[in-house]
Amino acid sequence: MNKKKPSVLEVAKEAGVSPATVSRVFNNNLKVNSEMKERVLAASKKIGYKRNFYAKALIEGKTNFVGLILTRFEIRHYTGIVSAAESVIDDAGYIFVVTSSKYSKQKEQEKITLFSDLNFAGIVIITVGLSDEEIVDISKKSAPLIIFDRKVKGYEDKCIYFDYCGYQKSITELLINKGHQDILHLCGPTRLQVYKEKFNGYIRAMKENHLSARINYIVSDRATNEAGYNIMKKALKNRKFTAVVCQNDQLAFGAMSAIKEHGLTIPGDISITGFNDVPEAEFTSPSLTTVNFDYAAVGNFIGRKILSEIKKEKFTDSVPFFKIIERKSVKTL
Amino acid sequence: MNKKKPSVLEVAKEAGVSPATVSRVFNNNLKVNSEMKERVLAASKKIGYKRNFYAKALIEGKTNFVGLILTRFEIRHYTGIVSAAESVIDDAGYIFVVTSSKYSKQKEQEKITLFSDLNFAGIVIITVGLSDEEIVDISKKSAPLIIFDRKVKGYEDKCIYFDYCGYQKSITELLINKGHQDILHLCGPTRLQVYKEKFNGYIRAMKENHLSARINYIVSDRATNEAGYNIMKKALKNRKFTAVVCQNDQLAFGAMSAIKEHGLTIPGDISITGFNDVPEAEFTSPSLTTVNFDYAAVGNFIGRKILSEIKKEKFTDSVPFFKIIERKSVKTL
DNA sequence: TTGTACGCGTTATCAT
DNA sequence: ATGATAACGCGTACAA
Repeated sequence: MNKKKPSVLEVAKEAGVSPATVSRVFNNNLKVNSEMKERVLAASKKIGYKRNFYAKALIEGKTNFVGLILTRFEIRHYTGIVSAAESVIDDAGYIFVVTSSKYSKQKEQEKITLFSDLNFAGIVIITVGLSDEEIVDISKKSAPLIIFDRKVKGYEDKCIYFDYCGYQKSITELLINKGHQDILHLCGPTRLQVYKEKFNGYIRAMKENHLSARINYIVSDRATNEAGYNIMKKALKNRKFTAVVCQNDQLAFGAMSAIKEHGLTIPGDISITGFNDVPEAEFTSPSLTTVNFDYAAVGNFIGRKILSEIKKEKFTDSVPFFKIIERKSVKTL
Repeated sequence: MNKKKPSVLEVAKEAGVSPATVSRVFNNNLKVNSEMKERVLAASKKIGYKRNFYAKALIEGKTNFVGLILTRFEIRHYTGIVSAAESVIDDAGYIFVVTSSKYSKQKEQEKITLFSDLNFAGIVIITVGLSDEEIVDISKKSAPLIIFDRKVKGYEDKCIYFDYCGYQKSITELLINKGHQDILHLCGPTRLQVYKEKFNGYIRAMKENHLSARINYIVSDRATNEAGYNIMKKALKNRKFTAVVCQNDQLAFGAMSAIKEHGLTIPGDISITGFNDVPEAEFTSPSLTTVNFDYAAVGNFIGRKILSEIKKEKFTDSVPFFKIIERKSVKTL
């Protein structure tokens, strides 16, 4: 049994043509007689020929890999996005692969460099470690690079970002319009742009409505269920708020648990809102009023954006809008 | 400005040695004088030389890619596993990349073939579409292949699987021991081995305790929050159970929502259990009694298993154990 | 339109 | 221990 994979030479011999012709056939090169094409295809099939990806990559200096570098695989609301992006990119004939940086600046850098050295056709990254300047700098020598969920100065047109400030402001205003004045804000780590923006949105909503926001926010280092629970536990010791605006659904879930444990009802005693609309948000008790992030639309957008970048086509679509989903966790005072 | 990347030839010229020597240096080949090594390293650094991955892959016929093929990125309890596996594999110097099949048998097949054609060092797949025979067959011509979360006949030693039957039986018995006799079982799609096994566990627990299981289970096509909600909605119309055993936490979340909406309390009127212990399970009201799946340990196990497979080393570790986490969702009758 | 021959950058082989 | 050279499999300029 001969283990060695057949190459163009074997196919050429089998089909009675030159290796160049075989190559042309597989490149959809038009300059090839249809009869010969048939012969080549038949011969390839017969001996089980497959193009060698690496020989091609070596000579062409490019590949059809598209890489996504996440922060962490565990981020609940990213998973649906990744899935949708994969569909678009797969369908376009590219090989889509995902990795993560685990919030390490060094790993972000290493993986961009790695994928670039591997001549990836395109890279999408969710980066929190690299500075704006570093990103601009790296992008100059890297494969086509798209930044997700962040606006980088001097690189805006390659960034996909959302008006988190505006959305967080809107949902805060929803609470204000329903009569709430003392509104607590549960923040994620504000060194990350996403959380910082949301924080700004909350502050603006409060200020514009002449409400005191100064001491009514708590910044946690991680935006998890657990953090929400722990923070709320403390906050309840000296409660002077009727509503809580959380920067994501997980914080809200944790906070809801603490509130109930404290013997308070939602939304009877305390109203609460989330952000992202993860699948669980509809099935908590009460169901959570939150900001819906259309995963499929966003993932699709990412896919089309990186593909247009690869093909150097214009891409002027504007980012999908989010919408507030009103459920049962907010009471009118 | 010269865009072209330097090759071994440039380095060789710069260092005044032969290309072969340069190659040897970068392969940690011992047969090279330390003084020359210094010269080569210095020259490489000076002109910014980097090994070409594809030239190497072409001649060696192998790479250090390790691929993971998921079903879907959205599966909540897999994300932590992926993360842990990535750490192990990254640290071992391999390039770890993740994709998904979206439950398509064809995609499962395509991606295994793709990764094999790309000479991946190893592949891990969570497969639900391919039959046992097909897997055995494919494995013969593929890169080293590990199957996760499934026991494949004739391929057992390359499979990582758990005693889901036993665990589901145990948690059902927990309910029985607390006095429950009418226990509803919410199933995922039983065409998948994981769900089928859990189903068997429930049945065995009931039978061994001489309880009727025959009509007390409902099979859903998807094991989501929504499915749990919808199923429970219907089941409550003609309630004759005091407890519900769910095959995963999402089903339980949805069911809990429906139960509360129906005006019933948990665990007062109905006790409920989940499976997987996703992060939210601790923060529902009441917190959910469930089976804990140690994500970090399992991911680590996967990583070490595929690495041992790649290196053709023996690997006899046994799979991590799960444990039942008793929280507040079960009442003693 | 088709074939010939060379080059991509590396490692392996065989001398030295 | 080091160097010269072939070989990996493909794409393409150039010749036919």
